[in-house]
Amino acid sequence: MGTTQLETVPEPKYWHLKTVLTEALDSEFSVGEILPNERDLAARFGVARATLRQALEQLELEGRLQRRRGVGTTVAPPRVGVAVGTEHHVWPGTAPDAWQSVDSTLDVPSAAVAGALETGHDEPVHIVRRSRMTHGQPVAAELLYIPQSSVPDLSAIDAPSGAARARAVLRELQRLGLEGQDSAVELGSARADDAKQLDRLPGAPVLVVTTRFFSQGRTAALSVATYRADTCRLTFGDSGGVEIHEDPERRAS
Amino acid sequence: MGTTQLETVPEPKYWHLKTVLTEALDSEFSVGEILPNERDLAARFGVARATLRQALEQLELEGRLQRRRGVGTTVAPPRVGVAVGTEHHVWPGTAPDAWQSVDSTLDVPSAAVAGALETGHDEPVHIVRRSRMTHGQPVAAELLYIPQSSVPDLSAIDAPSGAARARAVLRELQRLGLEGQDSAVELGSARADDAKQLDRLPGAPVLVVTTRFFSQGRTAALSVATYRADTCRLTFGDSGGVEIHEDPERRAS
DNA sequence: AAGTGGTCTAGACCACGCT
DNA sequence: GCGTGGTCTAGACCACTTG
Repeated sequence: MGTTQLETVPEPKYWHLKTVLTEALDSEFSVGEILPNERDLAARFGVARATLRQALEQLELEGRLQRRRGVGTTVAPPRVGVAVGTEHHVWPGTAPDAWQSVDSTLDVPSAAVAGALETGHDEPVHIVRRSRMTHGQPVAAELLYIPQSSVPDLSAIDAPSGAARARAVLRELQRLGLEGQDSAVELGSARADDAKQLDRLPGAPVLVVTTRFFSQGRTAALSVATYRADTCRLTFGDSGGVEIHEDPERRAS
Repeated sequence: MGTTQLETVPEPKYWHLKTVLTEALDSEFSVGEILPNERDLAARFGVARATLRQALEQLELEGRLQRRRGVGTTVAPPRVGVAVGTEHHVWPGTAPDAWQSVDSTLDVPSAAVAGALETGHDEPVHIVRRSRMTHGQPVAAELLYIPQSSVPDLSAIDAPSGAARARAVLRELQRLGLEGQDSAVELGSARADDAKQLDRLPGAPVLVVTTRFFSQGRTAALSVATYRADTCRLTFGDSGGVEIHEDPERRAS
């Protein structure tokens, strides 16, 4: 046993950097404060800028930092909890909720959406675009798909287009009896249009919440909502959700 | 106006690459197939490997690819839907579910967890580690925090340690009346221990599901479960969730 | 115009899984 | 040992915001 190999688990530099930065954020910085720029930080830690950026990227993914091109890197506030599922099901647009109708069109959806709605592949559906705000910041962009059969009484052109038309579609939808709903959450990256609506760059990580609304034994509406993953904590259930910010590597020693 | 500026929105190379690769994956590859290695791919597209990797990274984030060091890059199967919230609330470990108790200790939790449990900051709680499998693959690692007050009748050392002890704690917990529960989902990155349990590298993107279980007006248990974000779609609600894989830019042709 | 983060390059070496 | 993906470097230029 001459080679009593040191139990070296060579931690990647960016990983170690992330830990150091996290501790610094916890102790020496306050929310909204701006960090030194990336070139300075990299020099200070003696690493290449790309390596430093790898650490910053993860911290932004975890909601600890916020980076904006042309401006700088700031310490992010804790994630906001946004309710996406409640005990009692309601149609979209029912409550005076945080959603804001943006637009509405009548168009043929993608094959995937048509499948979920169980409509014909070439059958146009109402597509309502909505936007969700919290604390003055956009947190989600949604596309609501509503088959014409769900809103049969919608007068041909109740409103020509735009937000007024969107509200008209939702108003009609609410006349149906809602029998249930279910949701799914998965990780995605923002498409160009969603990114613009969320004030992020294309490809930014988002939480995609897909919700089916059931009525009369059918899927009467389908919502695909993309939430900013960096700033949002999605809450389901009875009350407001849990306020946990598990500090990594923080254990009882 | 000599400078009739082309309306150039110079799309980043990696973004365009991602689009091209997505289309190739949809049309020319099948699940499980191995892609050419990164150096070849980069050469084929005439970009640096770092740029190619940026595109692959996003595709992996979206669950389209699976990369394994020393092996290669393969086409990932569609994400599996895993139920994380049902209409009727149940204690963990009640159903013959997909969870598998791994271990159990009595330890002082982090300050954040202690706060959520409303226990004293130095008060030890039962910590049960569980693992969730689907189709033979690990999909989630969970830490369950249970204050001693929730399982007062747990005989001092019902089982010394390990999985048997974990099951004993859960058994005792189920004697309580469950009054409600709520959950929150947010994006995180895998800690070293979770990463190992999930067969991923540290820092891999995960969906962190934090669930509070209420009994007798208190939080009787707290679950922090980290799901592989690349392979999982979390479903809430009545039935199994929605099977939507919105193929970007894929329309009925 | 200056300064920021975002993209990209062309290398190098390392850790890991195979055979 | 060899091939894979993972990490890292030291530059360069671009896109964007702000004074």
